[in-house]
Amino acid sequence: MARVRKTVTIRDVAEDAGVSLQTVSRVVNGGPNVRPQLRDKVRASIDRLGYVPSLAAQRMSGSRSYIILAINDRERTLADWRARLGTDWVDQMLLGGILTCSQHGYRMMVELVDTHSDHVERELGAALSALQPDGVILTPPHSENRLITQLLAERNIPFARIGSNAPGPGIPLTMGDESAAHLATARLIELGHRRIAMIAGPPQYSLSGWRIDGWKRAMDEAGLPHDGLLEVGDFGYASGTRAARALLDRHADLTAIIGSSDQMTLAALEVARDRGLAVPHDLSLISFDNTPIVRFSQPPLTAVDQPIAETVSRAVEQLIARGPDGDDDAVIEVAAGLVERSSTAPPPVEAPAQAHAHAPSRA
Amino acid sequence: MARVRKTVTIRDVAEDAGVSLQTVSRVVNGGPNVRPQLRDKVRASIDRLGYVPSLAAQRMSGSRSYIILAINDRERTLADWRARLGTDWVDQMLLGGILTCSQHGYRMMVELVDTHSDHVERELGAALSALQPDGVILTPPHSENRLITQLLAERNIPFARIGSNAPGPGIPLTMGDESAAHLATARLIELGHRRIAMIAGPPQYSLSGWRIDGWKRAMDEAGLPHDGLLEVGDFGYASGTRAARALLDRHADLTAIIGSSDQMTLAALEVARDRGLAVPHDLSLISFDNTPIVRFSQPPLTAVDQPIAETVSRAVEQLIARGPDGDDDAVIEVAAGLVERSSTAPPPVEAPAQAHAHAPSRA
DNA sequence: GCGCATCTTGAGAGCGTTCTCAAGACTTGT
DNA sequence: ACAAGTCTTGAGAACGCTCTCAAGATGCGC
Repeated sequence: MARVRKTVTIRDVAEDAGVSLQTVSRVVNGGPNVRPQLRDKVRASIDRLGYVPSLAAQRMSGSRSYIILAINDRERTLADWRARLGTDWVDQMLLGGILTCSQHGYRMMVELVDTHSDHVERELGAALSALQPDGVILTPPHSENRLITQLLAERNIPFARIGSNAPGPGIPLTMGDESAAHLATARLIELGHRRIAMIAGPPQYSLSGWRIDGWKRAMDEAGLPHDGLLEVGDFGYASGTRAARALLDRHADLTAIIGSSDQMTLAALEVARDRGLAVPHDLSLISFDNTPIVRFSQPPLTAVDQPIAETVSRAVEQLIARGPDGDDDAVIEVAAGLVERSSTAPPPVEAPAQAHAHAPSRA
Repeated sequence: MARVRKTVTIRDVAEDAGVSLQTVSRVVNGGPNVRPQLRDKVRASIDRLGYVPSLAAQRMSGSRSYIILAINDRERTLADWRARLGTDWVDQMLLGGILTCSQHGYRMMVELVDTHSDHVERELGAALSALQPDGVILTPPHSENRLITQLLAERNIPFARIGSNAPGPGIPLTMGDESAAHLATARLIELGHRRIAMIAGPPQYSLSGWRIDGWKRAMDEAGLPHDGLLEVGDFGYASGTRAARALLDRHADLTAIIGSSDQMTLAALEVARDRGLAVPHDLSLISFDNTPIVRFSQPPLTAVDQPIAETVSRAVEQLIARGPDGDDDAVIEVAAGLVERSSTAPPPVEAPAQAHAHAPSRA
């Protein structure tokens, strides 16, 4: 029944157009030296037959595979996914990447790799051998994993490091974490807040430090102290609960918290609710990431929007444009923006006065 | 500087183990007739050299490409993604698929295809030619797109249709929409609700009809009327707002709404809030999909959990297991579950009494 | 108008794997 | 112990494409 339709190959096109395989190949790849007349004829044959080159054959013969491989942290991704929290990094990478890849005739694949596994090399190595991608995009925390970057450098595969500005092989891209944190803090200060705490991410992530830096800088610039206003979490919900509790226990005069992830900030929101603190009336909250889950919370969270998709898109372009290795020095920075929703407002009226004139009175 | 490490090929392994290429190939693919002793020797060489077969070469030679292609609706996916609502279908497909694929040595790729485009054939055809996948997974509404299913059948590529139970080529898989809707409705009836409305999805999706069927069946079984209690949306937020308003305008005695998507139900939640209706005290809400965004709304939504990941996983297994074509008759049904959160409760005390004894009095 | 450089086209090899087919080693039955 | 099978191994072609290199066609300077 089901007639097996033979695949259209370059040979079919060559015959149809009455030229050699090589000429068709040149036309397909935009080769430089083909007479316009012949080019058009070949193009017509290609269209008529619906010829599309086989990715596998292209890879076999030429040097390119037309595949960009995106690497994500398996542990975090699967945890978020199983908990039905969404896997925003994967979303953003995949979709940001797919669109840019397809513009250049490339394809994107996603690979999940364990950070803590001793098999990183084997696991990633297998993917590289099987796929032989033309470029690899690393996300935190892999971006700064020596084993991984070395492996890629050794195999001479161009790669991008997102969320890393360290020198070394690979194209470094960052998302303006320092200035984003500074922006968020400055905005709160502008609203009148003086006691602004931060729940930071784990120190293995460079961006955790950058965000702390930005927050401190804004506080310093405004002449505000930040001692004791820092708690560290692991980006997850539970750690956010712990951190928010510790912060609110310690500082009754706190009027704002910046959380270094949506989950942690959402946890802070719940802690506030439990303690009868209205957000944003009594406590302002700013989150990092701006994943889907902060849009429908009550109130919706003001958040720093991580331009992951755009960053990945830039990474793809760099990987495709640069050959085996270009000048790997300049850090590419894509700016993050602040999306204001309803979790931020001026602090309660007595609060600023308190901080200046009186002793704190709230228990 | 960067020494280009030559890729380990099957030839290197053959030399190392002192056997022919063919023998290595047999060992790699679990071929049947190799002496255990030789097999071990070859395995040792493979491990030592870290050999992994090239996907491209495998495809070139053999009949398989070890690629499963998942097709999603571009329009909806990109709209949800740009609106930062999350792309749960892609998430679930990708991750559910990746895990199952990797267990069988396969890889999954995602392709976005326009439903309404006249170029469906060209677009999909190009992807098929380039990738030559061993199997394709179709999601609604593509699952029931004739052009697409015909194209796949013609090319003799095994494919799965998720959310379709129609006869014809391709493996049909459904997620128990009828029984899920019945379950949700029955649960509300059990809580004491008698006026239960439904906001359905667009009729192009078969599953929209199935969900209506389940709702009606439950209502019928309880002897409850359902006339005028149905509104149709397009799964999007705005359509949910419209539908919820219409429903609430029309029926002052309504105590529960089932929304056929998270976005529409979230919209209903907002409409209720605007009208001073407390959820779940005055109005109970049950959603379909259970994507991340319904977990942190206030209150969190009770939702029918669509087992997309599991369904995709089953689809992958079927595609890999069955050869070119198996018996395409039996519909595979993966059951959906109801996740109870805080948007469901018994109706207000006077409401059931009203419905029976008095005329509705609420404006 | 002739020799040289450049542009245009094609022929053939090679990429890494699996397929088909054939040859040798080993069983088994009588 | 010998024929007839089965098991094990290998040799060579093939997959669809791009690479390298060579040959023919065309343009340029004097």
